[in-house]
Amino acid sequence: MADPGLRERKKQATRLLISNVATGLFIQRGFEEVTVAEIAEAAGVSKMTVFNYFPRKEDLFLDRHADRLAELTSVVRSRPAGVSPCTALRRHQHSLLASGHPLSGAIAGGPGFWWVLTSSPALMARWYEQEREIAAAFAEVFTEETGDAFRSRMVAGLLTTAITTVFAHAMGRIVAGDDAEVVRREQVAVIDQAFDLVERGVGDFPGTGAAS
Amino acid sequence: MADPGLRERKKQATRLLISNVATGLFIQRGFEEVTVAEIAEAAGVSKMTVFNYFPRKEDLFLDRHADRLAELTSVVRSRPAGVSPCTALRRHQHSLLASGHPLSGAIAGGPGFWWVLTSSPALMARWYEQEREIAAAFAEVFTEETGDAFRSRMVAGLLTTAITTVFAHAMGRIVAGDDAEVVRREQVAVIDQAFDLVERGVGDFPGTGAAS
DNA sequence: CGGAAACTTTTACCGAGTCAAACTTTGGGC
DNA sequence: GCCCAAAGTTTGACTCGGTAAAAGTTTCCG
Repeated sequence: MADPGLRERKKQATRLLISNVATGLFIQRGFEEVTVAEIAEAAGVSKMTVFNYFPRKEDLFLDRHADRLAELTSVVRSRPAGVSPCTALRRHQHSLLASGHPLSGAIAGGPGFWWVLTSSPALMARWYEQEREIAAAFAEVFTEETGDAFRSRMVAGLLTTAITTVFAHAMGRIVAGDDAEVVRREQVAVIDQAFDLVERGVGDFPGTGAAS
Repeated sequence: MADPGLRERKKQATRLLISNVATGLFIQRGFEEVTVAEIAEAAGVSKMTVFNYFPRKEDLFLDRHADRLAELTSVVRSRPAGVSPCTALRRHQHSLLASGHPLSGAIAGGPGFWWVLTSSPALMARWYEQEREIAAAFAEVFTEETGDAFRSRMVAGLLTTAITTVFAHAMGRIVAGDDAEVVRREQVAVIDQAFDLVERGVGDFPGTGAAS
């Protein structure tokens, strides 16, 4: 890590180049409308090399997953004593929002990303798969701590639902044209609402009357 | 519907034949190891016809989704007055279990199904997508009832998590070799535990102490 | 009975992804 | 500095899922 070496530096540069070229093309024209061969050519590299760095086409677009997973896992695993995972994650969401992090969902640069993502079934599928990986990581931590595998998986699933629903809500508003600053401000309450539901339960929402 | 007609009968027969042939091959050899061309040949039909009935290869295996979605939607939408969706779904899970329904997860015939499903990323992706469709359907019902889109999506997501986690837990035990009858008996408490978590919240599970 | 409509097949094609073999570049030991 | 081995890249051929269009077949209905 001190001296990466020429070889390693070249690799990272190539990887970054391919990723950037691909993301640019996807945002211009949509995920399905760009072929891997085209990306390879635009990056001045062979198709095989693209698959060398990114095993699936979808990974060209969703390449920040590993970081996100590591960060969320660390938030839960290394939470301060006296803080529940639910609280730790709630605070984490608030701080993502406050710092204007893309994964808060409430940033202006999001529309392109969201549009590309939602208009491709393949990308959506991969996106959901990544959510499952997050839930699985949480469940693993909880199981280590408690030994109760089922309850751990349940709580992990519920917490993951909060995280992803909060994100999707903000993104949805941004894409709908709402002002990013307004969304950001109102998102504070949204986060709390989501984690309150997980922490204290849904009760009898939305009431016990049948629809008709 | 009274008189299906020869044409319609043939169509249904063909559809069923293809589905059965495909499922058989999948369980014998695994999802990825069977090609669509092979299924078509084994069913005495052309590849195009297979895709005519099942738009994606995954639908050959996961072809009960539409029924499941309709059933769950109806459980929520047409719940009796005085019963919350959470309670309605909890009861539904109990009744699936009591009647030995495959979707309770606690049946002996499951291992083949579960093995095929879990050993294919493509199938898993489609499976998760179907869960999302269920959550979306719930959210739509709740939004109609309350007008609160965000809270509806949250609650829908949490309820869906309960359903799927309960199912996965039972299936996991069956595959691990546990006796189906034992699993079925113990699954009653599992269902209640899951829906209790959704209804009353996770609190500070798994405690507020950090791991290390 | 005859034709329109529905269903199936054929043929040709595209794009993702894999494989193996040839080729180029880098790095370490001498 | 030089050379070889290892790592990385390219090439080309291939498989498989999926689509499109056109040309059969079969069923339906007047």
